[in-house]
Amino acid sequence: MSLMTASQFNRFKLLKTNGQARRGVLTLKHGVVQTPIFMPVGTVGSVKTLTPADLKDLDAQIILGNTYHLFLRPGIEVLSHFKGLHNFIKWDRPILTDSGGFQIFSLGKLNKLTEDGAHFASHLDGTKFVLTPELAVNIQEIIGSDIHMVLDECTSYPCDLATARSSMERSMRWAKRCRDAKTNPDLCQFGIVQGGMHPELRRESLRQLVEIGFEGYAIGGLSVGESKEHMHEITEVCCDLLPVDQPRYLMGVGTPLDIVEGVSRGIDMFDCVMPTRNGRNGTLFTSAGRVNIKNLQYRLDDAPLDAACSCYTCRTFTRGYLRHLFLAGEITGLRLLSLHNIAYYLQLAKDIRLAIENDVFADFLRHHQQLWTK
RNA sequence: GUGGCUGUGGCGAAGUGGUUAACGCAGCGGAUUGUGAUUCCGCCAUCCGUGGGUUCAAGUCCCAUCAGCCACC
Repeated sequence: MSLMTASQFNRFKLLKTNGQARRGVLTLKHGVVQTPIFMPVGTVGSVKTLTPADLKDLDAQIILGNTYHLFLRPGIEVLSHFKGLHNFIKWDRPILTDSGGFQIFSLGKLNKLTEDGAHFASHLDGTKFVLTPELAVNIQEIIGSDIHMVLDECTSYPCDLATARSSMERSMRWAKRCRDAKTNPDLCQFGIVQGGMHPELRRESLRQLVEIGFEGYAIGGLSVGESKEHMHEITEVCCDLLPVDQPRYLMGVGTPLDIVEGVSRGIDMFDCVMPTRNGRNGTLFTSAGRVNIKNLQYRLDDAPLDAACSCYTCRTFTRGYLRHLFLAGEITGLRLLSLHNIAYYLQLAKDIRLAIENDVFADFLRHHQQLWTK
């Protein structure tokens, strides 16, 4: 392993373990993050429908932004003018940005990959541009995210061994280029493990990343259509070899159960659009399981969405009213539901940390396995 | 009372002789995993005001009847 730079020390402190589950603290430029943690997604500089004040009320510690989207709009000039994303959106806690790697996957029809980088046609106006690993790092340093991700290729599923290998190998060459392009020692950079559903490729990818050396490591390319068993298996393969003293981030995952399962295998960080997107589409996560607020059964329901939740939505409104707002297409409905779902996910992370601290994580896991599979 | 127009699912509305009666809204159910998401996918008229008739075949043509609307007495 290469020598660590000074900035790599003491970023992450592992406080305690309970089984494979880890309780830690991650110290970043804009603050401290208690792990395990869930990071709400704010792709274009806003966690949809919520303000920074809302997020602080919910005790959000770190949120996500996306390089691809922010590069297209508002663009580098605006982000530079406002001296970075924190100041622009008035969020003074940590931010993590994704590199645009996922958009290579999700906007597959609009791009072409070469060794140089990803050639995109903007989904907004068709403008063509090339996102190279160096540009991805450059943009993210202008954004000023506390943690930025290397540019990678998120391989689709299923993916045969040869394709997964060449894709992974290119992602590793890009990871090295990203590391070389990094200039700001105050900002963390995470490498991303790829290799599809092939354990040997995952191990190889991981060895190469650790050789390069990053402030943290992410597992990419999961939750792309594979079975839960596959996802868990690959997570375990990666966690087996990831440095114990550095943070581990499972990208894009997932459902509440996915998160608890991930923690049980040694993951520290998660992000997912699920609470916000599903909130806007009427599916809520509660301590009693999923609730589809559109359902007729809630029409005359006097109860709060989740009696065990202390968020503003649950403290104040009935299911009947929330259903009405949703069906009426009221903006306030989308907001109240998003607010609750984020509250649920953040409380879940808090409960996970507590369970680890109290050495009862196995029971906690069992409870959630029953809750979400009933 | 006379003349005209209209009668298709909760609503709006295609269809003017020939497959299982478009479509939109509303309703109901499901999906959603590094956000191209006020998105996506299902289901929802044994039946075309009613009764007869013509025809191999009628929501579509004919007759009668009922209802609504408009105009005129």
